[in-house]
Amino acid sequence: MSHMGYFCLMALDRDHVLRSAAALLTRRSTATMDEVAKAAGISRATLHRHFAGRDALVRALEQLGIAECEAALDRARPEEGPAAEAVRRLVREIQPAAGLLAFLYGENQLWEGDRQHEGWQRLDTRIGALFQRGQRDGAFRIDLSPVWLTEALYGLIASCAWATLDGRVASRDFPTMIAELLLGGALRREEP
Amino acid sequence: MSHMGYFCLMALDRDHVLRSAAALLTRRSTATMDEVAKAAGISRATLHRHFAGRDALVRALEQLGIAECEAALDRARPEEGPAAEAVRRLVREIQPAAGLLAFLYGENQLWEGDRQHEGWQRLDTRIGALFQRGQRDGAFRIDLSPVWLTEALYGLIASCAWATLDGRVASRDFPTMIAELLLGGALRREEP
DNA sequence: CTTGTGTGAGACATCAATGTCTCACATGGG
DNA sequence: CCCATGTGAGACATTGATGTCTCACACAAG
Repeated sequence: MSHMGYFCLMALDRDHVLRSAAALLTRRSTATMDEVAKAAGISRATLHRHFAGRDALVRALEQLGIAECEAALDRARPEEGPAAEAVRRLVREIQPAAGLLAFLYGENQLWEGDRQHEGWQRLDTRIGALFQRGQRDGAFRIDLSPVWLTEALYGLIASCAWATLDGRVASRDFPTMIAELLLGGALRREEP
Repeated sequence: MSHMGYFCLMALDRDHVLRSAAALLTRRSTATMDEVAKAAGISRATLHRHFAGRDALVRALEQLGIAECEAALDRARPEEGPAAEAVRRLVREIQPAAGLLAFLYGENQLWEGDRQHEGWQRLDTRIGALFQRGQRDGAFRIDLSPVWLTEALYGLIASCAWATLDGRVASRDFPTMIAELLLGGALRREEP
């Protein structure tokens, strides 16, 4: 195998392993490195050649989660059109990453350290800016802070991802359930 | 020490240990039995005399969380008055248990087993019934299922509990942030 | 004072997950 | 064919948490 081919295959494998691990850890966040390897169809030795250890694997998953969120945010074009529509687009684009997000959300290990990945702050800022824009435009109420709305969005994504895994919520309803609750709430609107 | 006095003190200690453990595990869900014991001001040996092991401790915390939730639900009188007001009362009454709830919510170990504590289903049923009543009364919209609203309530409670621990949300805003978002959503209401 | 009882401290074995290593094997390129 | 490289399987030591045990001590009741 040529030198160039080596790196290409490693990169492909790495991504495949990462996504398999994400899928497994979403369901069982305490899965063993053995199980992760088995789920990816490789041996534990090879898994270790990709990721130095469990911590490195989780960090890589964190990186992947951040990247997918930022990509979803890019695709959602949060600066364009009505803020409410932008939120709906964001929820729709972020759905494929919801499972991974839910896993990372529950991995307290990532947050308890005094030093957390800067990517999360970048995301918080961008999502917070979207809610802030909605408030400036008069579309969103101002008694719920953008920080809390951002936090609530994460929480609802994680909740819905878990509920979907357990079959309590249909996968196709994911975007509607989250966006409609977050935007409109449970109260019925008065007919105009 | 008399026979009767023995049991009384044990019961008191047990409750104190349980609440210390809840407070610690809310912040660091991976805390050691050593740390739990230290946080309660007792030795690891004594901790083991109260709870046979970590699993037993977590189960006891689960029991406590369920009990506190049911007590909060009782105090909230979910059958009385407008459903929206009942939800506000429920959120207010459940706030003291929010940290414990957030810990249990993230303890996937409790959910992955095929056999989970029946208390959760009791709670789901009661809270779901509250949302269902709101729908029947025409106060709540019907395109968000009671199951999802219940799930979302849990998620928002956990999110807000963690955000409060990190100082991103003020503790005094807890009931408002959750209830207002869950009921009214982020969209600004049209002035009547 | 004597006794019973709960506790703290620590030693100890156990156990599971992890990290590291070796070696044989398959495969693809030369 | 021959070689290099990545892989799988497994052995092995290590580590950290856990469960168990013993023993001395404090303390309250008699």
